[in-house]
Amino acid sequence: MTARTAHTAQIVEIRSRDADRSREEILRAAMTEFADHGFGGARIEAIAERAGVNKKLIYYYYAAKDELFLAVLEQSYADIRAAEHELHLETSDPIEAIRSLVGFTWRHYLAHPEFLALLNSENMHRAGHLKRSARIRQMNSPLIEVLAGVLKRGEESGELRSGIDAMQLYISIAGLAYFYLSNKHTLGAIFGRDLMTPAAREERLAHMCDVILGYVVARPSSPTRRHR
Amino acid sequence: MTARTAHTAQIVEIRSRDADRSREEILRAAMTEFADHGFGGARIEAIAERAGVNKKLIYYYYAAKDELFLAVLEQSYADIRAAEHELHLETSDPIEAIRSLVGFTWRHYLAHPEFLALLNSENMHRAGHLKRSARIRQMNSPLIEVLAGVLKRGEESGELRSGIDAMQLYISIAGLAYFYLSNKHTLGAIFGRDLMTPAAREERLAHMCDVILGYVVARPSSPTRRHR
DNA sequence: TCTCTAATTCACCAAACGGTGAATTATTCG
DNA sequence: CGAATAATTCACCGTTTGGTGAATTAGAGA
Repeated sequence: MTARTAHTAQIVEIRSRDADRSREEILRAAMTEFADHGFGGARIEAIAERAGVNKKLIYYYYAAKDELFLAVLEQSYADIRAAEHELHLETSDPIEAIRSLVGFTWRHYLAHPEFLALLNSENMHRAGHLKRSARIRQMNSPLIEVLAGVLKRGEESGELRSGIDAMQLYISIAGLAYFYLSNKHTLGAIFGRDLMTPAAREERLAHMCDVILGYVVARPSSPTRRHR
Repeated sequence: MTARTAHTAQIVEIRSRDADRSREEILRAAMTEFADHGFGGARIEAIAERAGVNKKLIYYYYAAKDELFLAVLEQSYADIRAAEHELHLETSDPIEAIRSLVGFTWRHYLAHPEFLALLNSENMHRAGHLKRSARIRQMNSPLIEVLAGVLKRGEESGELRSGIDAMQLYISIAGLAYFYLSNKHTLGAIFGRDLMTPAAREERLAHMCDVILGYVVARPSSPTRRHR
């Protein structure tokens, strides 16, 4: 009964010992579980099962639920920062740079719904985990500075509106994608349609580009300055 | 000890019986608790304490935790729909109408953070409660139709860009406000500043107006049609 | 004043949950 | 091979949680 002798064809495949792999699988399982149920709703037992690992092993690698959540959050931030790093906004012309930032944001959120869910959960807890993480705080997106550079170049060439705040713009781009994706279930129910069909997704991305470009691209009538 | 005789100056003020008041206070307490901790994190016991009511009384009025949450959600939607109804977008000119919609959305979300939190929680559960609520679904914002009317008028007068989808625009306006407010803790920690100071709030609202108006207001160069 | 009933409280439960001490086994290294 | 250690499992616990059956009490109507 203790499955010590595997003479019965059981699924309890003798787990080969591999600390790195275990850590990784725990982290991946935790990411899914936390994303699906939030911090409070996530069950350590469920994470263990998902990872194919004994519950106690989680406490062997991570001191407590909070620390595990923090590890997941750090991983998610590291992922998006790494992806952002692949964007080379400096090289292309300002308008194209911003368009590609919008596209990138959309695709990244689309491909990583866990990230959105984790952020929701973390904000419900007033960013308690994030604030304790020096690692995440110092990851502080260099993207903002690059974006500020793009805006400056565009402003000087007259292509872009002047006086745009990089942080505000970054938040707006993220918000346009985030809200649609994070709230797709309630929005879908209220508007009575599936917002995630390929057609609907394309439409949303096109709309987002229109909105952002409509904002950043300079008006022909006032090439360099805006009246307040 | 059972506090039947109130000869000790205890706080257990003899609760006068009032069904309506009890229902209401339970609902209000539940709204706060659900908003603070999400559906899973909310504690029935905590709701009872907040409402100054015995736990069992909650089950006397609401069959289960799910039903209580649904009641809270319905109330929140009813509130925002009622507030939307006060907006009279038909009367003012199209550009002013949209500007006031942006301002309204911002202020409503600012004044009702519970609404944002409830939506987050509901979306984590794939809108399971909302889908079961005929009441909410049929509240389906007439605002969208009014907004579509505004867009049409503006398009005909040449003031607004043509081809704007009302639903997309509505989602975008909501998203610009929602993301900023719902994620203020993580964003604040990452950017290392308080996003909720009066100055920061004003700046955000101004930015949102710029973004939305930059999008909807027609370009002088192409008054009626946009090349794709 | 006396019922009768709606409103409210009390005491309690079974299940679930995060967490732990101690035992056990696979692997590495001499 | 044999010990030492790192990786993993086992059995268990105290607390919390949503939920309930039965008793109690305040107030309305006769």
